[in-house]
Order: sequence, then structure tokens, then C-alpha cells
Amino acid sequence: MGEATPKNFIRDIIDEHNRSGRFGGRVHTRFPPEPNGYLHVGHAKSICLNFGIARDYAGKCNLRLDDTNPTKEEVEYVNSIREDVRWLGFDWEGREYYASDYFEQLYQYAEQLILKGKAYVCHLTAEQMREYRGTLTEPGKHSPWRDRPPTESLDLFRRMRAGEFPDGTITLRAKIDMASPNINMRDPVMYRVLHAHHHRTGDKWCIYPMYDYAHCVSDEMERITHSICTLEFEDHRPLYDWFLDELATPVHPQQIEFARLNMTYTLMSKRKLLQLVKEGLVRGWDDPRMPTIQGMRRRGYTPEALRGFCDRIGVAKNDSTVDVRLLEHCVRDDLNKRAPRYMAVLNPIKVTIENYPEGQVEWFDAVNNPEDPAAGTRKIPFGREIYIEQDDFMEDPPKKFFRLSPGKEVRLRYAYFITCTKVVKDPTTGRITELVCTYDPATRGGDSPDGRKVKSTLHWVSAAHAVKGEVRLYDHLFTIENPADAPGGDFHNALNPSSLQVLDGCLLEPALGGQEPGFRCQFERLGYFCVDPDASSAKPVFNRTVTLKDAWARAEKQGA
RNA sequence: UGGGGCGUCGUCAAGGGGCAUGACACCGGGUUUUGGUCCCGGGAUCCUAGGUUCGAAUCCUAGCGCCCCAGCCA
Repeated sequence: MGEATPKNFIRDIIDEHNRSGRFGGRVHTRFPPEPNGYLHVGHAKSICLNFGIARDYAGKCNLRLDDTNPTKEEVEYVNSIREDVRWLGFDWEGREYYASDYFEQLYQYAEQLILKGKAYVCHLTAEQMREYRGTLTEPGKHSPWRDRPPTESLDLFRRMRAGEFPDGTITLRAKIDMASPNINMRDPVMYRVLHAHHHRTGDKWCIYPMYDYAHCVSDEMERITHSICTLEFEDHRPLYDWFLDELATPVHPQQIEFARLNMTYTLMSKRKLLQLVKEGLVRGWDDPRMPTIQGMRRRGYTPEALRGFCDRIGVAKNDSTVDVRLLEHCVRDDLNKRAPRYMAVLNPIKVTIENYPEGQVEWFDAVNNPEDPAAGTRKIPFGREIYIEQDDFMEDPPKKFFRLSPGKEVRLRYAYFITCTKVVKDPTTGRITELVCTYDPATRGGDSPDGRKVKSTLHWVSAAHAVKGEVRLYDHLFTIENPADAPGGDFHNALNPSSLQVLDGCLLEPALGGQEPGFRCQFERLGYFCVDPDASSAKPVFNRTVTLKDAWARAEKQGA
């Protein structure tokens, strides 16, 4: 919506196809995840690419679950995939397909290839096949079964389907070229025997097609025009084309490869993400620290922010690692425009305003969103005892610190100017327990009639009205930009011990109590937050989505 | 030392013979009742070396570097 999707080399190719009429002006893409894990932000890039192209070229984009390996795939994953694509804002208009829908057709095509002498049944074990395959620099050797009569292969293949052979003892292979410099062309396996229960076809099949064979045929069956995938499949394109050429299919999609997304401080392989989940290093696939769509959603990221991010990172063939701060910028950029503002104190310190009448309560008008006048205003209560952020007070501040300190005057947002007159400490520990201040009644609402300036405005919450809540602060899961570079090559050695920080005694402005999970807002001066599903009516629980940019924190870090 | 790709600010990404462009990050400055937002300003001669050309990031040649491929995974 209104997001301008920049041009990229794939769109250029499509433009060229449209000019030449290769697909008759038709544009039909697909998003083909394997349901063996949850979708992550790398998939979001692919989703935006495929669905975005369909949208901009008045074409179509299918959702296809690439479920050719029953040992790794589960319905839990297909459900989450559906949910995530929809949440991201895309619609496959009922075109939800499964590679397993094509098992019968794939099987029939395979028989054709056998009859044509282009495929054969092979009895080499996995280990033998590896030996016969050759190496990167040496050609492979022919399988002893390579030249057996098609009728014999056909018989064997039918018996494979009938379940006569145990797993791992027999395969159907394409007969291409054992001396090809492209190892993918050295008689690749088309079918393997797997006596496994499939999440959709149940026990109907005990042979399953391999990716290279199934994918191109699935694309062809769906009359896909542009089959967009990641760079590591570039070597597979000749195979993709070989199958379709040998089958002489009516349509022949164009495979196009682009660079997958990598991000700093982030792991992006499904296998490793699964590991994080299984080892209990995170709370689950939807842990707000996970780069999964579900994790980001729980964290408070919006579909708009994610889409904006995907538009900005571009699409090219360079191996790239995007700075995670760009993602964070996109989240802030979106939330800044729409998140209502509230005040919440995460690490409270009590302030007593000694010259303010005891028992008095005033209600001030607060602007809900300075970026959106239509968001209106609300009333917030003020009293003699309030809480402010511990970080907003320093007893002995450096010169650049212009928040509260002894003798210093600051503004309480929407309320009054106050000046700190006394610091109360615990006599035994020496810890500051309370601040005593005076207020200037003339500054009601936060403006000084005499034009006197203060350097800082603090957020606060009324002691008598505050709601207690839990707030969870998140930081990068890893301490180094590329977790794969961790000592020993083990990402465990780069895990950030403080990626999650739970704060319990947080004090929130009254309106923040009782909000529903998913509610997003800004805590002024702190960041964007959203209500976690763990919240109850008795206890609000907020996740910090992202901090606000913080010039003071930066300066402080440099000074330290 | 087989094959397939890729080298443009710190990071992504445009530009495909005619003054190197945008975003993020970073550094300055201005506005500000969020040290937020917003607004101004700052930085790369394009992997290297030759060549072609009036003119090269773009074309040619030779190097160098990085990524991917030897699953009955996708």
C-alpha cells in the first residue's frame, strides 16, 4: 500500500519477456517453502518478491508447499506458513498447492522418461553412488545398471512403488552425463524409497521424488512463468531445464536466482533456528528474539515495517548481509507514524513534591501522537508522589547530562517544572531511595510563563494511579555480527547472555492496564512496546519492540 | 588445481561509454514539552593491472578475491 517497490534485475527480465512475448505477457510466480520449519525474515524477502511481482504485473502468485520429504515435514509448519503469509499481507486467492498433489503425475512422467531411455533404476547404495559420482575435478563412472533395458527399469520402478524394496536399496535416476563438470548432471536421483508416513498422502506412497525433479514439474503443472529461487540453485538450472525439455512440457518456466537474505547478529538457517528451539535457548519459534515472522510479530513488528524493509534491501545477486539496524529503522519508521504514546517508568525511583498539596490530583491533557493529530488527546493523573526513571537522575552528573540532579530544574512532561532539593538514601546501603523536589505552580501544563528554559523533559507516572506490570527487554541474540564466526565455529559461543531482560516492578500509566495482546504503543522516550500474549487482566506484560534512537545513550557509551 | 556465480561508501543497493545516485549506519548543525520525529550539511574515483576511446564503474585482456556444488535434503 503506497510502498514503492524499486526495480531490480528480475523485473528487468520480466519486462524483457513481456516485450518479446515469451509468456504471452503472462506473469505467474509462486512461493514454495518446504514445511519443515517456521518462516523467517529471509522468507519474507522471497514472499514480498514473488507476491509483489504478481501484484505489479497484474499476475498471480501461488502458495506451494514443497512437501516431497515426509521425514522432515509436519502440518504444524504448513499451518504456520499459511498464517505468516497472510499476516504479511499477501493473498494467494485459494491457489494453495502441494508438491504432493502432483505425486501421481510425477510418477507417470517418470515412467515416460524410463521408456524414453532417459531414466533407469539403480541398485547402488548411497556410499557406492558417492564413489561412482566422481569428484569436483574427476568425472564419475557409469552405474552398472545404467544401460539396462527400459522395460526392466519400468518393471523395477513399478515394484518400487508397490513397496517391494526397503529404504535405501534402490533409486530411479535420470540418465544424463556422468562426466559433466556440473555434478548435478551426473545421473541425479529422481526417486528414493521412503517407507514414511506423509502428512497429506498418508501411506499411499513409499517412493518420493527428489527436489530437482519435483520442483520443475510442479512449476510446469501450475503454469508458472518465473520460478524465482536463491543462488545455491543456480547450478541446478540445467537440470531444471533438462527435465522439462525431455518431458516436452507445454510450458517451460524460467528459473531466476537471487541472493538470499543474511542479517547481522542473526542466524538464518532453519536448521540452526530449530536447534535454538530444541535446545531451549529461546522460548519457541515465536520467541521475540527469533528472526521468524512469528517471533517478529510477537515482538511487535508490523507487516508494513517488514514489507518496507524488503523493499529497501533490494534484490540482486551479490552475497549480502544486511545491517539489522536497517530493519530496526523500518520498524521505528512505521511505528512512529501510528503508535499512540504513553508514559511508563521501567526502573522507578520515587519523587515527592514537597510543596504540592497532599491528596490533590490534577488531570493533564496529553497528546496521543504528535505525528498524527487525529489521534487526539487523553487525560493523565498527577499527584504529590510520582515515579520517574532511575536513569533520569544523577547525583553527580557529567556536564553533558541535562536531566535531573540536585538543584537542577527539569520539566515533567505535560505537568510542571520541578527542581530537586534533596536526595534521600538508605542509611545502611547508601542507595538512593527517594528524591524530594519542589514544583513551580506557574508552569502548569509544562510551559513557563517567564520564558525560562529547561534542558530536559522527563516522563513520569503518578504513584497513586500507576499500574504495575512486567516489561521484557530484548537485545540481539548474538554478540557478534556473524554468529557463524563464533569461536570454534559454534554459535553457542556467541550467544548474548543478556538478550532477554525481564523487569518486574514497572509502573505504567493507568490507560496501559488491560490492553489486549498485540496492542502496540510507544513508551515516551523509551521505545515501542506491545502487549505479549502472556499478559493477563491482572498483570500487563509488555515486550519492547525496539528502542527509540537515543543520542544520550550513544554519547554516554562513547564517554565510557 | 572441474563447473556455476559475484566484486560500486562501514552495510545494502542504483548506474551497463559522458559530472558516481539513494537508503541505513556514522559525524556535525538547526527545530523541539520525547536527548524521539523533522530539517540542513559531511564521506567512495567503482577488486587489481594493462588495453580500446576525446572520454571507462560501464567495453576488451590478464590476474586477484569471495560464495555455491561431490544428500537417496530442499
